[in-house]
Amino acid sequence: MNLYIFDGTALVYRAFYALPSMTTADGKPTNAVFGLAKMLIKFVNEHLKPGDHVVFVLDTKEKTFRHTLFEEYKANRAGAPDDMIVQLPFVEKLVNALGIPLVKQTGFEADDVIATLTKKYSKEFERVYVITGDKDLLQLVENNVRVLRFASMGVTDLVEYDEDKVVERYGVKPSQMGDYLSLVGDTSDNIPGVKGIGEKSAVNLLKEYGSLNEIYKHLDDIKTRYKKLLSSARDVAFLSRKLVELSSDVQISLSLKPYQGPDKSKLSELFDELEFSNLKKEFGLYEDVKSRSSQYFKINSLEELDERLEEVKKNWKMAFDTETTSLNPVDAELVGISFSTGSNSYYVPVGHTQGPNLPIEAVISKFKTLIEDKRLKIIGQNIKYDVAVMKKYGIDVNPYFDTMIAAYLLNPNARRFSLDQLAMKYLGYKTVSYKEVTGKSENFSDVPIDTATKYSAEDSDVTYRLYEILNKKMYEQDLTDVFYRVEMPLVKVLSTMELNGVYVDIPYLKEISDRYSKMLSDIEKHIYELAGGMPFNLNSPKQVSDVLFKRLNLKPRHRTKTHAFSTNASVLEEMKDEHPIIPLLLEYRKYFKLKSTYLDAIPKMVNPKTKRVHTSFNQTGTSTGRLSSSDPNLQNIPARNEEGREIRKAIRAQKDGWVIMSSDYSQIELRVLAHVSEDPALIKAFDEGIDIHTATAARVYGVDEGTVTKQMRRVGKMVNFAVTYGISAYGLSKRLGIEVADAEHVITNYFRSYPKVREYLENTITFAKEKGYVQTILGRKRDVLAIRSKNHNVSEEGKRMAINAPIQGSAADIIKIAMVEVEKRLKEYKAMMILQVHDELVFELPLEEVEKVKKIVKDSMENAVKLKVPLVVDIEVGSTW
DNA sequence: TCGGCCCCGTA
DNA sequence: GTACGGGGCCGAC
Repeated sequence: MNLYIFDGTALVYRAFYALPSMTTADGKPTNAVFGLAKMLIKFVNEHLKPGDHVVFVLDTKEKTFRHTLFEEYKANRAGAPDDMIVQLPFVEKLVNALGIPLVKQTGFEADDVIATLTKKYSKEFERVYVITGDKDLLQLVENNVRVLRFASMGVTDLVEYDEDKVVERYGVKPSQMGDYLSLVGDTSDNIPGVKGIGEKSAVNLLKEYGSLNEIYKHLDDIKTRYKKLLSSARDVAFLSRKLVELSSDVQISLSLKPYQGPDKSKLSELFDELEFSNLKKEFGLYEDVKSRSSQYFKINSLEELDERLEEVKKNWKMAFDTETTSLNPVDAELVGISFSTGSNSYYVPVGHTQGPNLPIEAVISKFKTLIEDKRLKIIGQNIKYDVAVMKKYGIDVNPYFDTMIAAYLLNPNARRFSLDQLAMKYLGYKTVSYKEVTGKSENFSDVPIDTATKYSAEDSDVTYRLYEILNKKMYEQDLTDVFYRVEMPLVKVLSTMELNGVYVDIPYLKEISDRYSKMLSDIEKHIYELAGGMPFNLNSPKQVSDVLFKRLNLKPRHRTKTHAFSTNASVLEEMKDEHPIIPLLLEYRKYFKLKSTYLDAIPKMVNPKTKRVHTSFNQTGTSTGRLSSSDPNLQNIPARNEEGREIRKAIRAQKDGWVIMSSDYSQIELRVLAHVSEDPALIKAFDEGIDIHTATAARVYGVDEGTVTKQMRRVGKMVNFAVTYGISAYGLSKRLGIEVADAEHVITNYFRSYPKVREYLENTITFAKEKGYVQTILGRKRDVLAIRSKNHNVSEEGKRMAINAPIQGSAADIIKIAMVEVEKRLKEYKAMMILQVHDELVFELPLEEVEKVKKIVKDSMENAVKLKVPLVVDIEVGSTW
């Protein structure tokens, strides 16, 4: 029967520094808890025998007698990083869930508590083990007291120290450890030690004289250089000795009983919260998916395929996955299809280089009949892709459930929703990775059919299992409305839009690009001259900074995150009149940006087959519910200045007689704000169709709308935006270039004008603090746990996110509903929806359809939802965007 | 080749 | 002050 005493504080530190930083999807740091959990679990599983006892000792925050002795004592620890401190509550939860008694004794350190426990219980137990990361507890080692320490940098491998091992490692006996440390010092605990005396010297001295006291008694006998070092550090040495002395008379109330094992449900809950799905598995908190899993079969004949598809019709649900030759659906050729019925999973090879394949036409025809049957509920992971691929083969897929999107709605802050990650997170299951399958072969068609079967059938299988879990979770969290009403219907719309693509006038872009090339090289030469004739890399912020602030001795303004002098546009703008090089740099930056990001990059993305650009609309890319666009990003095509608009003109209709129609919501976010806040003045302004920035300016300045100047309107506009971003006087002052106090004044006036807006903002923050999340008008949720942070900057940021997310997200909900509606009503038209830019939809259509389509689009967008203020859509038609 | 950083385009 | 994606640089691997 052994007693195991965990030096919790030391272990947490050890885990925190030994492991790379790790966070949950919403940013909670977890590495220390993770490391500790792994260690404790391994320990419990491998070391504990029936009858063994365990305690876990933690420091309290209070100062101890050591602090009164020595101010700097544990200064290192007092400054423990925030990222570690926030993990401490979880450490306690973990220990509790593991069923280990926790000891926290006010006014004493873990070390003293451990010393006391060791002394008190060493006779009762066969052995007492102290598990720690620190070396000061080695003092406790004796006959039946052992210390377990980490092997190297890991957190799981332990080395046992008995008396011999201590001597072997440190050259001194455990009883001399205190004296040893007071000579050598201990940086982790801020024990000063004697300067100039290292491990070797300390050992030699202690060998000779036995103890610190004896060393000082015989100071005169010491002939070496130590004499001087020791005599000048006498006070420090004895102070150190006191600091490392362990106190073993702490009053501890603890009723010891044999370890009973963990509370599995508590532990499972905690691991869910911390997103430790792999640990969950390690600790047997999951059913082993594989063991109860379906079997994976390759389908060998069309007859067999018929049979298996009949099996699907038993419950009319099917998860499926296509394997193809390309990630890009425009180029993708079908290689195989897998599907899962929920109990079994099958793979149908149709395009492998090494056969035998099934005939693709027959396979497609059979799937078409099944998939287009309205009774079938189709489940997939990132199914937008499969919808696009199947469309190319003439199959119209109406997806029912996308596991990627479900996981996204459950936690939009998580950045990645790959099947592998979801399987790990929700099933505790590690999937076969794509790389493992394809190996060296670049193309899936080169993968042998048996390997492909394992991989693909597993994907369908896992997708089905995820569906069962995620669907349930969405019901629990009331997310089914936004999922089934908005996101799932949108999948197909986006798939169609991506296949549509946009047509880009490449020669036109080339012409502008060439023009810019010349201008850039002129500007470049001029800049070098002004900089003293030395060429440098104008695209390197570091080199630009050196030229401006070192060579030209200009005054730096702002610093970047990493403390370098910033050379960004707002800094350069401020410096415009200080040197003729500055305006040239701004020019250079502007043209270079446009050229590299748009003029030269977009033509590279044109698909040779369609001669169009097919962006990806990512449905899980933002934490607020907006879409994002990539490869290329067509949601940030320039529009704000003349040069930008020039570039936008490259997007035009492909065919003669066709045009571009753009329809955008007017002030949708402010209308959402009016709706959710129910502010009478804001609602009135929108009802009467007054320019909202003018209305706000008039109220903030206390003048009539008729007398609002351009300058005043600019401020009104800025304030309106600032509110939706989570207003702060500091932010507004910076944006407007005014004093913080003046910005405060503006905000006060704003809230006086729109009192219910203030009320709404306050209520939202209260809600977010209490519930930990905020939601949109459709019930889309976003966690904002930062709002509970003790760090002021972090909690303020949390507030701003809490304010902005429902507004931005509700606007996203609205345009998504509109997109689904528009697409439905445009079915019998040639008109194509080609882009969405957050509050704008772009169409390419034949001229003769313009009037009708205009009506449909306007009507669908303005009536997507019913708000307390009207939604207004402006439409423009032209030959270009 | 990858990732962090700086910078900058959009709503 | 919100929400994104991407180009170029630069150091690490």
